[in-house]
Amino acid sequence: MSSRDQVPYTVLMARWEPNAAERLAHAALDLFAERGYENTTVIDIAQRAGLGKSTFFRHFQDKREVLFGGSAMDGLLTEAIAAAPATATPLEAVAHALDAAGREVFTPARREFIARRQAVIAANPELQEREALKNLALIASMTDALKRRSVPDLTARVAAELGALASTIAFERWSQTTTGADFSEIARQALDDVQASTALC
Amino acid sequence: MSSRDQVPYTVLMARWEPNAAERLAHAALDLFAERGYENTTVIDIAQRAGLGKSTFFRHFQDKREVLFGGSAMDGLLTEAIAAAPATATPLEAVAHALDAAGREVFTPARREFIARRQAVIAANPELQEREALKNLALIASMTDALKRRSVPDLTARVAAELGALASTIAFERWSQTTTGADFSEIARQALDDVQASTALC
DNA sequence: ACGGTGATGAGACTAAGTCCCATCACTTGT
DNA sequence: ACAAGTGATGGGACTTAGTCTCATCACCGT
Repeated sequence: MSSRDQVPYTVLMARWEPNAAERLAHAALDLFAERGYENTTVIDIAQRAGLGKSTFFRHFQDKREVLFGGSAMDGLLTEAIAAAPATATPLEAVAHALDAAGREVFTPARREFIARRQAVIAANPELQEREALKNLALIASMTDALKRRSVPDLTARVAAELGALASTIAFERWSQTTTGADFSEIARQALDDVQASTALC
Repeated sequence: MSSRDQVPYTVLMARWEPNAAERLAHAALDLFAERGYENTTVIDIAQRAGLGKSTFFRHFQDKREVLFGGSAMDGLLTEAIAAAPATATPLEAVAHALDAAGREVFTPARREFIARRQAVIAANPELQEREALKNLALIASMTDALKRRSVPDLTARVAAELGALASTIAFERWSQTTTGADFSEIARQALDDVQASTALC
């Protein structure tokens, strides 16, 4: 047994292990669910992940971001819209994007985790603000992606907005199902529902 | 001249004057425009208004809220939707609400002030988050107001969302005009444009 | 064994936001 | 006129978010 085995931090078995960001995100979600977002300190999160406060802020811009860092939804949606067949209408391209989201992000395996995350967000206005802004950014990205398909500005904006609404509705339905229902199918249905509703306005 | 004329704070001519909240809001907008939101301290704002930090937080929940406190848009929109003729379609009721906003809030006299405020918001993500959440709340309120008119849930939601989009677009157009164009008219046009675009999706 | 690189920790620092308590101006009742 | 009450305010102590700098540690190649 060399003397290195007794170096303090190595014994803790946390520093220097990989996936610091992921560990921090999990610790944060656990703590937020246990005691609430406001009763959880950044230092609490870092300690549970076996890290220090400095490291937390090296991985995340701020305390809210720890719940939003992972997804990379943006590129996924814009690429799916770009990859939609040239003959597709704007809303069909958006449907293509929601399909991709169902395949890559809103998978059955992640459903419970994502629902837990959403419950935490729903309980805290600060987190809802961050989510609202992220959603605006997604809509802007989808709008741009549609414009690159030569969709007129206003039409692109409306299609992106309706897509976002359909996505929100689909998410609500999906996160409540106990059956392992497929997000993509639910989203397609939601988009159809939304489109039908526009006619009744 | 009595000794009271020499009491320190009274000489400053700011404490105890009315409209503390309004004074704070104006001081804040001025400072944000001058040096930027992040380079302005709550203490700076309070000092320019001739008040203390405690008083600032007595009037506003937090630093962001000082830019969003006044409007009371919520009641205005919901009441206008409720007051729309019973024969009006959902989108017509929403148009009624945008009309009210043009009459009571987005008046020609306030155009410059509001545009200045919007420029400050556009320059800062923190403020955009707050604005995004306020917008979500407005959409929720309009949705509820429409439901109270016996509009089906989903239709209400879509109509509110389209109304919010039209409002955003109208606001963009209105705040750029140099002519004293009427917000209500611009909003009606924007709503027509949006509605026409839904058909092209 | 040596030095370089990248991730980390510790601590000082600023500002947001909360809380408590004393102070002040104004009002009311006597 | 005066005393007590009321409501708005100021000040300062306190906690936490977030920034920044510097030293330390593990790992990798030489």
